[in-house]
Amino acid sequence: MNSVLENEVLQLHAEICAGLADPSRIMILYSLADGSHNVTEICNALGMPQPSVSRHLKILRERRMVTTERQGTVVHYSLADGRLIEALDLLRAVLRDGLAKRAELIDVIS
Amino acid sequence: MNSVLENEVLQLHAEICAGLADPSRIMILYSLADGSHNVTEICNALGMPQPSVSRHLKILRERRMVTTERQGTVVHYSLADGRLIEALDLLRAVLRDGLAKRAELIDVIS
DNA sequence: CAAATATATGTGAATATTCACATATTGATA
DNA sequence: TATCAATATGTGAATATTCACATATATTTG
Repeated sequence: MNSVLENEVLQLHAEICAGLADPSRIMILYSLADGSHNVTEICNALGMPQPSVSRHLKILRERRMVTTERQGTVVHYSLADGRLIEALDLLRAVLRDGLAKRAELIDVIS
Repeated sequence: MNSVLENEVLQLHAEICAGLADPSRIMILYSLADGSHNVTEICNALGMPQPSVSRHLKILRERRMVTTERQGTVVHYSLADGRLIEALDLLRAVLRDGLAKRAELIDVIS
């Protein structure tokens, strides 16, 4: 049913999705939604230890979900593609509506 | 910077994303994009062993990304929300464009 | 070159995920 | 009830992920 090539794309696709599969990384991506920030800024914004942020950034970098630009000792990170946030917002909407629907059900029952 | 509530939503959000973080589950979701299918149909379509499919379906069910309807011994699975496919397609587009951009760079270099 | 700042990585422990195999459960039917 | 087809789950091995801590690297400046 599926060609080898399609499977490869799906594999990469899953790799992107795996990049999204951690709350810290989602926070980092959203923190870059309004423009580029360096590592220290991200740490401060999210209250996360620097090595932890660097490691998550590495994962996002490897998946080409963020890009970097060095200026002296500072490394500025940016979103590689705004559609990453679009996709996350879609999933947020799915989640929100799902929760709302469940809340309604609870209302009806009780 | 973030309220406890917002963090909870992000946590759940990450849980949805974790539901997407496996090639088999992405394949299953796409196989449901054109309407509901039962477990055996999914197994045949994807060439995956039944226990494996059932387990992935359980993960998708727990995250409310699919819904079920039982008819006799057969359980029909459906996408809980079409926007899951929209989000996946967005990520596919990001991936495709990223690969294309890299291919261009290679062309320029060589 | 030495010191300071910003960022990245080595490493091991803890935890989570996936898979295969066997088996259990569910519902229809004889 | 016995049986069958469809689906779900128990279990352990293999693998992957995350985190904290220490440390390394890179760049600027004195």
